[in-house]
Formats: sequence, structure tokens, C-alpha cells
Amino acid sequence: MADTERWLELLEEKGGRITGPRRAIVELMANSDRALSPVHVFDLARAKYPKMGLVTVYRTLEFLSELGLVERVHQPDGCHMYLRAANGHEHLMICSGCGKAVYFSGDDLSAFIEKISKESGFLIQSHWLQLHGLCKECH
Amino acid sequence: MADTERWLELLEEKGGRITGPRRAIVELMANSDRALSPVHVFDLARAKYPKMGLVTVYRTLEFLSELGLVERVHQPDGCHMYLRAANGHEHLMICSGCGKAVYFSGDDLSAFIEKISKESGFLIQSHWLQLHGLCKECH
DNA sequence: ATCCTTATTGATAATGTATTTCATTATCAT
DNA sequence: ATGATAATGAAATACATTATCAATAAGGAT
Ligand SMILES: [Mn+2]
Ligand SMILES: [Mn+2]
Ligand SMILES: [Zn+2]
Ligand SMILES: [Zn+2]
Repeated sequence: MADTERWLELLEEKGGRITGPRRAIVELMANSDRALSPVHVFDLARAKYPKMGLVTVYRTLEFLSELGLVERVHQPDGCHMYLRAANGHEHLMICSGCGKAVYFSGDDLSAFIEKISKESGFLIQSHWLQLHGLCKECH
Repeated sequence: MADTERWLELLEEKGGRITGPRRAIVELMANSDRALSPVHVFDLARAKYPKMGLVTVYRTLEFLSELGLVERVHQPDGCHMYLRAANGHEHLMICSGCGKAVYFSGDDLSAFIEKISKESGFLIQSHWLQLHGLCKECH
């Protein structure tokens, strides 16, 4: 709702044009609470914009990803899914029942990473952390 | 070396037959310190067993994965790579320079997960943690 | 050692996903 | 309203994975 407009504004600021297909995809992605595969986005978006092409879905997801609005999410059963991006340092918790994805923050691995880093000689630049389980509704 | 035989024994115990192609793949996977894609395994294994088929690589990796001997590794630039499995609760640290993968243990997220769990109503069943950086040799 | 059952293999075909190409269409600054 | 050009979608292409199937080979039984 509110995010949709903000996304479209940013898209425009960055030199993109606002079009029907893009509007449909942005509406979807900005308001989805689960990670979606390109094909899934395609299917959902065609409800709003029937002549949507799958190629446009790929291109738009790529564009939104460059703008930092969506990001790729890896899951055990699908590694090319997209979800609205995190705000700052957040990680994902995903429900294996319904697919609901929720960002959380507050993890503090810095001390631990420091320790591992010292012991191993590795220079750690980033980390992935993801929690898998069942949401309130699914258990 | 030692692991190779152990893997083959387990494979046999579970009703599998020991064959040339499997021996070549097991030797590779049991001794590799980096995650390998099926095609990469294929190329390397053909050195030992020239008439190896790519399909056999897929099938053998799947089998070894069912036996808990290898596991799939996700990386920013490739999500279908395989590596010898962890021993118990371990996570991976991967060098973005050379691909070297090292397991570490000692992370303790239980208190944090407990907190997130309470706040969100999620029942957390497992977690992914992965560190990305540069190994001693690569920086 | 030989035989026999059947697991395993690899060539091939089929599938599904992602990318490239290109003529047509739509956006938006003027 | 017009025109430059960004964006689109159909079609073609590339690529990774899976399914099919006849030939082969492993290993238990004899
Ligand atoms: Mn992945
Ligand atoms: Mn852990
Ligand atoms: Zn759920
Ligand atoms: Zn390295």
C-alpha cells in the first residue's frame, strides 16, 4: 500500500519508467509476507495484468533487486525466491508450513565471529543466518 | 583416505553396491575441502574414471546425501554444490576467494532463538548460519 | 569358477528454468 | 501532440536437472 508508492518513486528516481507490469509486480512484492519464485510472481501478477510476460518478471525482479528493494532468499526447497529486502541488519525466520517470512534483528555474533576469525585466520566479511520452523498459525 | 573406506562401507551396509564410478566420486568428496558442483565433480571424477556419466554424478551425490555423508551447500554464486557433511552441530565458513570451506562449531544461539521464539510465536526447529570471507591464503 | 538376479550405468530424450534477441508498444519530457 | 527511447512480450536459445531404457556389472548362490 504505502510501500508500493515509495518503491515506484524510487524506481522513477533511478531513471525507470512506471508501467503497468511493473506496478503489478511492485504491488505484489511490496506487500507479500513470503518469498516468491519468479514463476509464482508471474502467476499472481497476471491476475492484475493479464498479458504480463515471464521475461518481464525476471527483469523487474532484477531491477528491484538492484534498487535494494527486494532480495533473493535461499530455502531448502527453492533458492531463487524473492522477498522485500531487510531494513538494515536483519535476518529471516521462515515458516516451513506456510512459507511466511519474518525479519528479526538483534543477533549479535560479533564476539563469536571475532573468536572464529582469530582461530582460523579467516577474514569474515558477512554472514547468513536463517531460522526455520513453524509460525503461530502452523503449529 | 580413511574416510573413503568408511563411506564405502556405509554405502554397502545400506544396500548399495560398490562400483568404479562410485568409488571415484566418494574418493573426491571425502577428501575435498571445498564445495563442488555436480559438473565440477564430473570433471574431476573423469580423471579417475574416464567413462563416468554426468547422470551418475547426480545419482551418487543424491545417494551420499541420503546417507548423510555429503550435504548441499548454498552460496551466493551457486546453490547446488556439495560438501562432506558436518559432524554434529557445525556450520560453514567459506572463502570467497578460493572456495575453501571449513566447518566450525561453538555457536550458541539458543538464548537468542528462545527470545525471538517467544516474541514471535514461531517454533524454531533449525537454523542456518554461514560465514563468508577470505581465508588466510586469500588475503 | 560360473551362473543368475537385479542394482547400476550411461546414452539419449524430455523437462523446466533462465537468458538473449528483436520488432512492437508505451512512457514521458518537450 | 510529437519523438526519443525505455520497456515489453513472443520466440528462439542456452543451460541444468530429471526420466527412460537397453546394456552392463556387482556380488550372492551354487
Ligand atoms: Mn540457495
Ligand atoms: Mn548453530
Ligand atoms: Zn506458517
Ligand atoms: Zn581462500
